[in-house]
Amino acid sequence: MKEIIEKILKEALLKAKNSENWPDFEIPASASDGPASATDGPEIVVDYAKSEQFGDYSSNIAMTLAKKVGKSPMEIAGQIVKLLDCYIDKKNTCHSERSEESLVNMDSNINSGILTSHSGAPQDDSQRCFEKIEVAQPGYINFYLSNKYLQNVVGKILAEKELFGNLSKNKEKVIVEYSQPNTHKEFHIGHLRNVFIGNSLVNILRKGGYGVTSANYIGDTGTHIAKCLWGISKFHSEENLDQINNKAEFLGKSYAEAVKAISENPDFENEFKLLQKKFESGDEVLVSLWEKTKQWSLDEFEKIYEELGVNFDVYFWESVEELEGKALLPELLKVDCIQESQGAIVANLEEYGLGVLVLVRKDGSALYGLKDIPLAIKKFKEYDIDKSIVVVDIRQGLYFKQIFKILQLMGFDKDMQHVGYEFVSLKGSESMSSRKGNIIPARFLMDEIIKKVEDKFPGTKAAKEIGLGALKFYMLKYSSQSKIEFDINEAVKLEGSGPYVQYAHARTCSILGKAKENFNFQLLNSNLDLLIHEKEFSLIKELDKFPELIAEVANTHEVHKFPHYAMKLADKFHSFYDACRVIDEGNIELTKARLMLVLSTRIVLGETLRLIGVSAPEKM
RNA sequence: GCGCCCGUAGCUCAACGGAUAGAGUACUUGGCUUCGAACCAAGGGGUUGUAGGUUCGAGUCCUGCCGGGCGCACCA
Repeated sequence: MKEIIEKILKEALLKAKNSENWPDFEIPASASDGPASATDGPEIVVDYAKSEQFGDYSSNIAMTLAKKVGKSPMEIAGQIVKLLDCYIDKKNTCHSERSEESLVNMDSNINSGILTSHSGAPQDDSQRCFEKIEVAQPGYINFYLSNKYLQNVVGKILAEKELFGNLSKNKEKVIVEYSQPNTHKEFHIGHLRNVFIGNSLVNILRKGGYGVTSANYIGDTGTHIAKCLWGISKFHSEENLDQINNKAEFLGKSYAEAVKAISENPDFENEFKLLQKKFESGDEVLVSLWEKTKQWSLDEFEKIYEELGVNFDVYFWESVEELEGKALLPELLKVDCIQESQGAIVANLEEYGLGVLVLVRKDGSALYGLKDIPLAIKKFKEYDIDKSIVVVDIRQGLYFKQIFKILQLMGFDKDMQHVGYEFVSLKGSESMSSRKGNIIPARFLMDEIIKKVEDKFPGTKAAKEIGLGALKFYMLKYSSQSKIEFDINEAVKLEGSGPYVQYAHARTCSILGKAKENFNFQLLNSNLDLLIHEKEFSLIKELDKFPELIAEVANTHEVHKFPHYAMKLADKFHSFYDACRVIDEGNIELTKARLMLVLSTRIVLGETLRLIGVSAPEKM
């Protein structure tokens, strides 16, 4: 709708320029014309009205043009509005004809939401979708959607079902890399934020028409592994490793133990270095310990992913990229900025204000950057993508700028983006770090929150869905530049967040189930014109915003807008529910129309939750 | 030292340069004989850290200051 309004405003401006003897000026581009062009001129911007008294959409175009046109904003707005008359739905015209368009067939299986549109999407009169278009001080143009348009939204959702909000395909192909856990370290709540954001982004981009490959990049090599192995052989050599209960936790503890010991005692440091050499030269005992423990980590990751409902199309391995990076080294050294310095190989990016990045240590071992370069190239070559997105903590912002710059200097100038987000810290404590061992393991938190749900609502069968839903919601509602000071009591709270939305969804299911029991809705039509209650319109308006939200977030990657939207939508539904009795045996026609609205709410609510990975149980 | 981010209701957070700065939570009050009260309705609560600037218009952009966080050569 925003796009439509932008378009008709643009048309109106063109007309006005010609007919109202405005001075010559450049017609501004509309925001939907794509990313802001080089011309810095004013854009045609349409936004949701701030409050219902200002209609549904509004534009400030008249105010931005006031100077250029040399007239007052109010005057300009008035002239524009005059030209928009053809978009106003004149009531009492062809009413009976149009009401048929909103008739929808309801399938016998109401719960599966199988509905088909009777007469196809109404197109002819659809441009008359405003009840009125008004000018308001100091120069706003306010658009009020017509009842007919809004009622048709319900029909549209029922016709498209879960596909409602899908954007057209044929867009870019993109790889989204996220999670990137290190083996031999514990998967903690900081990692969860990454998984939630990455998974949501994948879902949303897919819904937005992109061809998305989800990728994970496992840190299965590096100093941290040797440290963990040293820790095990130093402090736990007597234990029977196979009998350890929580193997992932054991590895994490051994790692933190080792880091601490090595930093405090130079003898240990030497011991560790000896072990590291032994390990790297292929010592059988150590290598087999490594393989065994690596598998422990991977098993744990898989369990967590499964529980969280995320999966990856492809896995990349740091150990593999390391080899490829080393093979690439001669090529890299041809690039101007890459040179030897103090015995190490570095990329000197000072002239771009990006400092220096060490690629290879002076002992010849590879650092992260040397691995990320071949990985980036591989993604484009082997997966035929147009864009590469990596979801990583914002602290690596400079690092990724450096990597992207190096690639560009190599002549590899592609669309690569780092989606950053602030880190998670513990309330009243320093930032979480596996090295320091001051972490909350993801596993612990997930179990804890599920327990909490079971305590609070004994007998619920959806404790897991509700608990994990609350957790995902809690982490996703923060914008990416907001730090999360993790407070387990806050995360575990069930009020006013994930469960609130899930509850709204469960209510829709409950009503639809009841309706199915008590009525026979087979092959019944319903007349959506009957939806005229203020709360109904309010709910429909919210439903109508869903496709625009998809488009927006697919562009901006601001995933946190989904939890906020979900809250708002659930709020509108609860409010409608309270004010409007749905099942009324004395008024079958209205009941049917409202059931349509409930069903369309269920569809959109379900889709919204699905996109952020929150399950939508039918009963709670 | 250089660079990036943040400072909004008691608390946790929203808000393309737009209208009276909004939600949740907490607090106060009212609402279950009716489709699920894990809910709804109403109320109080703000000099958007601070001082200037830009303009029709600033929480948002620019500058200074105060406060907090992060990153800057061998971690990832």
